[in-house]
Amino acid sequence: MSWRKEQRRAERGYHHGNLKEALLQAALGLIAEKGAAGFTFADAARMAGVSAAAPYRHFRDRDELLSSIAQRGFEQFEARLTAAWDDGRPDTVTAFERVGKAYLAFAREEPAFYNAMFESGLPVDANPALQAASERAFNIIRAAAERLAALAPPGTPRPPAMMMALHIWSMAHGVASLFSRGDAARRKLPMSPDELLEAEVLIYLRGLGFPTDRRPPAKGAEPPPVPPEASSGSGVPPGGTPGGPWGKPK
Amino acid sequence: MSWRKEQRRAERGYHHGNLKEALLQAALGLIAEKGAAGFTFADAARMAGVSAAAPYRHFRDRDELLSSIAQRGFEQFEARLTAAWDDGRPDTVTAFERVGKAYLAFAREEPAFYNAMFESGLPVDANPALQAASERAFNIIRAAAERLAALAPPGTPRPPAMMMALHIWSMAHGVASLFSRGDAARRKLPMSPDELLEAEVLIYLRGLGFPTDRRPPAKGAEPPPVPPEASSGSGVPPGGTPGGPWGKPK
DNA sequence: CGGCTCATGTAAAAGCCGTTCACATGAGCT
DNA sequence: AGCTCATGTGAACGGCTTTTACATGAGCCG
Repeated sequence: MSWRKEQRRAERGYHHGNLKEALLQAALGLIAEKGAAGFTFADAARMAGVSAAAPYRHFRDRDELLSSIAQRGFEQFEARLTAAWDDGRPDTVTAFERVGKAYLAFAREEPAFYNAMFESGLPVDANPALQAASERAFNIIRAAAERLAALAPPGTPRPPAMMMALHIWSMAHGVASLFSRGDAARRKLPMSPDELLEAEVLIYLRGLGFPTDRRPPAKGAEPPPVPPEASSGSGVPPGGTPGGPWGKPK
Repeated sequence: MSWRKEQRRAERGYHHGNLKEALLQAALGLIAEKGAAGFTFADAARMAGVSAAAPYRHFRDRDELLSSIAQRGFEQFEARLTAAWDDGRPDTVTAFERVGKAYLAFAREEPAFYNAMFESGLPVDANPALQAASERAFNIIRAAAERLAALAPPGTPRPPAMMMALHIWSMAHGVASLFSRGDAARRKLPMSPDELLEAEVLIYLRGLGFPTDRRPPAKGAEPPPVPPEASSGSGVPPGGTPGGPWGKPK
């Protein structure tokens, strides 16, 4: 018995030295493997080479460990969205789409974080710190939407930025949840989740009256000139782009 | 001891008579209360008044009970979507939106089913029956999208119906997951989830070139109340903005 | 250096769950 | 009546979470 345990002890002594971080890392791995539901406090302890009771010196209970991971996830999420947004460079629409892709990329590349953040059933609003972190991440989308809303072509009503942000968020989250992760990702789709979301956002923006057929914009000036076209009030914005946002001949 | 137990026995005899159904109902209640993660096989058994081992006569394990519930959920879901679609009456766009609302209504009114179906972490594609049920439900959306796609105004490219269906699904699922259930529903929104989704779908459809301003044009002609104000930053000028799909006078 | 203290880790135990197994019961058929 | 098989019981195993009393040793103070 405890041949391993003795060895571990020999390696690191009675005190671990960095147990909290070790537990977070272990948990992250376990969640990635088996989902937040399957993740076990005891397993994390074992993986860190300590007894099952040790984690309680660093986390009130299993849920607090999960919350810590979710929070860390929101922080990284925010960082990635911020980087993707890049303050709207080179132009607002391009940057906006990059944010959408970053959303999906995060869901795909950090399944453990995403799981803890959105699929673990944590009471988000029970933990103020967690809620704040979540809000900071959302604020990136919100800020981007605000910039986009300000670009509304003259003549078209300017959409409420908050609503736009919520719409975009729901699209990204919907695509990520349904098609971009784990089992559900196996559904046979006519296109990749990235393409699906990109088309969805483009169509949506077009519905708001934004010109979405931007091609390599000449460096420099921000707003692509809006064609001074008179759109018939209730009518359809004259869709440029023959083939639509989807007809990608690859 | 087991004063209760003896009583139960007296009431129903050694054999329960309808345990399977009783377990399903009990589980449904428990999931609604505490989520699929918190739901316990033992609890369901207790609630049905039988020993902890009894459920194993009817379900291979806890997961199979969960799957049964998810499957039943997909069936009811399909039924509700079918009813909402009503074969496209009175007109395709109206019926289409009704489907969206039915999606949200289901998520709201049947949290236990929705939880089991979409948030329980069940390996959907591991269970063929479950997957089939899920597909049948999705096919309602797909069929509706097909009808809608066929209506594409002449001159505009006809969008792939499958893509539209996936888009709509992701919107509905995104809104339901993020804003229409449990804790997350507490986020202070500028509008209800229903309105949010309706606006989202309408804008999307407009982006595809569909005329979306069908609406009894009678009644109070004008006042476009600035949609529930939320943006603090680049505020919307309180002036004009004749309402788009969002400025609902209602 | 010697000793104190307190954060950190351990072992043991209680209580809950899921799951299995041998056994009990009784409903329905012959 | 007797048989049989589906259905329910109780006990038991192992695992998980969480608490409690105790052990260890790192850092500080004189």
